Amino acid sequence: MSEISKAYESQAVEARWYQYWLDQGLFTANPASTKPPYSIVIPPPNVTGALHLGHAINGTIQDILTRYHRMKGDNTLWMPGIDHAGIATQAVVEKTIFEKEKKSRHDLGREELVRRIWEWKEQFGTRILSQLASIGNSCDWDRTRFTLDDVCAKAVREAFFKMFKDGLIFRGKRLVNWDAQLQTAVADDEIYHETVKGQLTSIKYPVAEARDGNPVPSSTEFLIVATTRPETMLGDTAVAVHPEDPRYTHLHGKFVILPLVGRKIPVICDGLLVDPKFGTGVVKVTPAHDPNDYATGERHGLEKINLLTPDGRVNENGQGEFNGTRYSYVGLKFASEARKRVLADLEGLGLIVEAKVHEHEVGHSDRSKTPIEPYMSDQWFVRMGDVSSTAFRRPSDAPTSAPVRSTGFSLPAEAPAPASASSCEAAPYSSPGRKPGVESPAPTPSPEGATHDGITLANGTRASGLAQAAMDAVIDGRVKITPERYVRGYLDWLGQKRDWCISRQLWWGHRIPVWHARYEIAPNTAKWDNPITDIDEFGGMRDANGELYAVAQIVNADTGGQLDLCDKNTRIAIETQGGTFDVYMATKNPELFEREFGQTNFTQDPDVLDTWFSSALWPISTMGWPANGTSDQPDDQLLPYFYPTSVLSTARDILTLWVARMVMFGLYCRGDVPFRKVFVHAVIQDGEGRTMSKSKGNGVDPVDIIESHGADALRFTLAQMSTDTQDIRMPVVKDAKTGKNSSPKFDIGRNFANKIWNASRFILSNVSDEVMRNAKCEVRNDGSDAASAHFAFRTSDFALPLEDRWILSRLTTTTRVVEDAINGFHFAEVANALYQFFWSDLCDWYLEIAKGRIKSGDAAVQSILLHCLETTLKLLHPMMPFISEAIWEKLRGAMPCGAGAPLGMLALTPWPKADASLLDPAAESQIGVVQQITSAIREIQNRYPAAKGKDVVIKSNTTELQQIIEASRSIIEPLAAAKIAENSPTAAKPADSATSVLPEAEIYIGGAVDKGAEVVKLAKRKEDLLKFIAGSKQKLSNEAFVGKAPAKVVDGLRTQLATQEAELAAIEKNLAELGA
RNA sequence: GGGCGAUUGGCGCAGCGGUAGCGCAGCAGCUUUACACGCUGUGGGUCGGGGGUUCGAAUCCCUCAUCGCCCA
Repeated sequence: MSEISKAYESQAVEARWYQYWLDQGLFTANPASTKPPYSIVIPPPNVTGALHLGHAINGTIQDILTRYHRMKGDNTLWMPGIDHAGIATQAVVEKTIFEKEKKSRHDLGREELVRRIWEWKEQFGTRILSQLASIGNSCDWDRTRFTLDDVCAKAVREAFFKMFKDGLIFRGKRLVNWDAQLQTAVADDEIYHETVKGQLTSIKYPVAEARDGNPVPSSTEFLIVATTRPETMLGDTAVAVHPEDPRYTHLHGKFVILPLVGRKIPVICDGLLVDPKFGTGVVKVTPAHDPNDYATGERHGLEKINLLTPDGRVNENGQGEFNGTRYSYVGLKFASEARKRVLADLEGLGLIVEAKVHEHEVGHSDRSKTPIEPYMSDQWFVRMGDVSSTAFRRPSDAPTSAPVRSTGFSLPAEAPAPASASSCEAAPYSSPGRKPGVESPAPTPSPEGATHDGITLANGTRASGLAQAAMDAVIDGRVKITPERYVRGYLDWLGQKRDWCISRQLWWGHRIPVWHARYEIAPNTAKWDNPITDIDEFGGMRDANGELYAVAQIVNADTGGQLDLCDKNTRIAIETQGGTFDVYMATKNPELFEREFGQTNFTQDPDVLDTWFSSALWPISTMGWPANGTSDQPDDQLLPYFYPTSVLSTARDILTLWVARMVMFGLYCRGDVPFRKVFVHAVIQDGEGRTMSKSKGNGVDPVDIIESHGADALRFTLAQMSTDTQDIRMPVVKDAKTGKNSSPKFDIGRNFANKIWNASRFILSNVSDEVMRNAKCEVRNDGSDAASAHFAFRTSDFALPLEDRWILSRLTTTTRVVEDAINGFHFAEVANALYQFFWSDLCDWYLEIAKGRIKSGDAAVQSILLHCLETTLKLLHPMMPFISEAIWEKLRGAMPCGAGAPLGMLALTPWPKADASLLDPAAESQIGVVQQITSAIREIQNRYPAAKGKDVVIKSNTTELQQIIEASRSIIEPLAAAKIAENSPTAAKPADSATSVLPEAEIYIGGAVDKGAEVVKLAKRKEDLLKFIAGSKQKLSNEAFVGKAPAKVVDGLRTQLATQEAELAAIEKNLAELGA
């Protein structure tokens, strides 16, 4: 075995073995298998940039699980892929283009920008995938998916259509987070908060007085409001006071006149918005520009006046007349120019009471780094909340089913005007506060008389709504989240059932599959140029196979607030009564739709879907949904075989945004949860507890670590850091040579790999051909060629000496611990158990003990070594696949294996079973004595160089101990490099002895002592013992303790006290002999 | 503002009711032919502060502080 290099060289090993695994098709899943399935879908990394340690730790975890289960005999699928990450990627590419070419996206145009982003995707996607591979991940690369792939796009359209048809997608005017720079709505998670030093301005709003029948500003009475955003006052539609605030009771039901604008706005009472103890107790209410105010507006039916243009300027609503003067802010930049002018004008009117410096949190867009504006705009939403029976009628999917009696279409003209002051809001149908009179009549009762409350999941079961369905799956344990503490956040978030804004004003992503047209219909129009003209009884259009492929929702543009699925009766009603209508057609077959209606005035919605929409479908779309396992195509077999997946491993920050949505979509689209378990791994921070980020420059690139330390070192270190806490810290240092960030933590993994390499080298070079030949081979019965080595050792072959029984016992325990820890997601425990066993037990003790027998060619010890190595390599493989496979190759090369069945690669070899018959507590305790005595002798030798090589005298206090030491004399003597001259309870202390006092023995080495040092050492131990003894005595004299503590504890303490007292006596005797 | 988590030797972590463990770093000594990415030995903490429960608390409860994350 001399050809094995002295140090482990990771790079050559990694390149070679990864290619080998690929060539052997190791990672390829087989959905036709009869073996148990085990599947994981990767959380697809963003195509935005390079991989970071978060990907590395998550990859390590998923690969440990996948490789472990592969060895357990499961048929594993680890589905890889990448995410198009809509806004993130578009922003990065736009920025790059602007820096290089000084061109905006509008200069390039939609088509060209998208082309450029695809170029970016090709470049970075390839890089990310190769980085994932370099970690050693055993993904099924042939199935690699990208969230914009055709299969994913098909799933997106299908899911969108299904939800649209079921009334779970609607259009609404809502407050969204608006990025005025990128001119798009952004999600909550794309916002970061920054403390900004601003100004809190107190403004006087005059109370309205009626004079000559007209409201005019009072010159004496004012309400004072404080705001950090004075410019938003232009959109105020109320001021609020606390209902129980005595200062303002007299103003209940009164009005104030809004300065600059002149609008008469009500004084409302709201106990939720107003804290009477804060400031003046009066709050301005701007429903269109603040989320809290929006909610207040909803409660009170206030008008919502939007002041913003999409590019962040004041629109035509930002003007008015006050005290006979006209004020206009139209066209000014909202938060800067308009604010200045508003303040100046108010100052001019003497309406500013005070202005003081005020620090507050301002949301910023993570993509453009500019402040977010709450903005009222038309967006598409997914309805998360419970669905009531009055929502609207659902068209039937089954063309042959009995017709549902139509309930007709409520024309706005028939409906009384909304009671509230709300004007411009298109309320989503069936919102809890839906105005009376505009609802569809109650639906037709089902045959059983039940209502149509709720939604139907794909397996036919009912749920009250999407969010509730996803909550139930966790509550009843169909999805188990580990660590359990994360369940609460998941449920709390879903419990809010906030509608999900899914439209993004971007160009990169899945285009929303909705076509829109506006129609002005004169009453009694017979025929109009519109698809819904063709709508059938059931509210949709069908293709040649009779399958529903397009459905309409209609908004009455004259009144707003009207939205309904369209069917034949709706159409007839529209044609009869006339009006202005916005028709929205959703289709799952855009080609057919274009063919049928391309000549009409329909245009596709320009927006794209939120990235999370396609991410939510990831577990099913990658497995071919909506294909259903009905064709003979391999990819179509994935869903029935591998779904639900076994585990999803992820970081906690996307538990809600992504995990919850996958559960919803999995249930709704496929009828089952997407995964049985969710493991939330810890997040790596730097040494100061800060999250790693590019901007902070504190990140560590996993690829750098792989190059410098090896992939196995990276994996081992990350696994060892994966404790149950939510954050783990990794001190970051700059590598002196490369200038790149690294961490000393990775040395642990690198050193361990080197240790494994060298110990294996030693073992392999010392096992004889004969022992190798005795190794058995097992061929797996699944037909694969993965024959497995099996150690030659058989208990009956040899009478095993103590150390052999001991190491086998330790190995058995380790096997158990590793298996349990993997199943419980305790990866740090896996790493530590293997580290402890391999380095300490096997290398430091067993190999050293066994060296004599090894050199003498003892067959038993060679068998044991072989067995330990073979088993350990298997246990190590999921965590450190490269080095274990590389050593395995040497091992199997050396083992001819009888009949010549070829030995397979380690990655497919059966996982070892813990053999309980090998557990040997007696051997463990005896080796414990050996270790204690050996260390004590070495300690003396280290303290007194003169003691080296000199004989040892052991005074053992019990005959039992004496016998154990005597039995293991041949072990201790070589380990300590000293001869035990005497071992007995009556051994006399040699002259000038250096002494080590153990609880049950004294060890002497004569003629070596430094009296001064000896006294110091013994005195220190004496001091400790006195403390312990005093403590023990006190406890034992405490009646409450003796009476209440378990007998086991009390007896234990008594025994301990006796031992301590004996040791103390021995120490005092020795001190006396030293003249101290 | 609400929720979650962390606070144990210089650093990174384990322990989670019966008198503190591991790894790294430090120190001392080793060219002992598997490994200096090594071997042997060793010093170092009373477990963030305060209060409580208990015979007994790092471990349970309350509270304060600091740090971090998530949600508003």
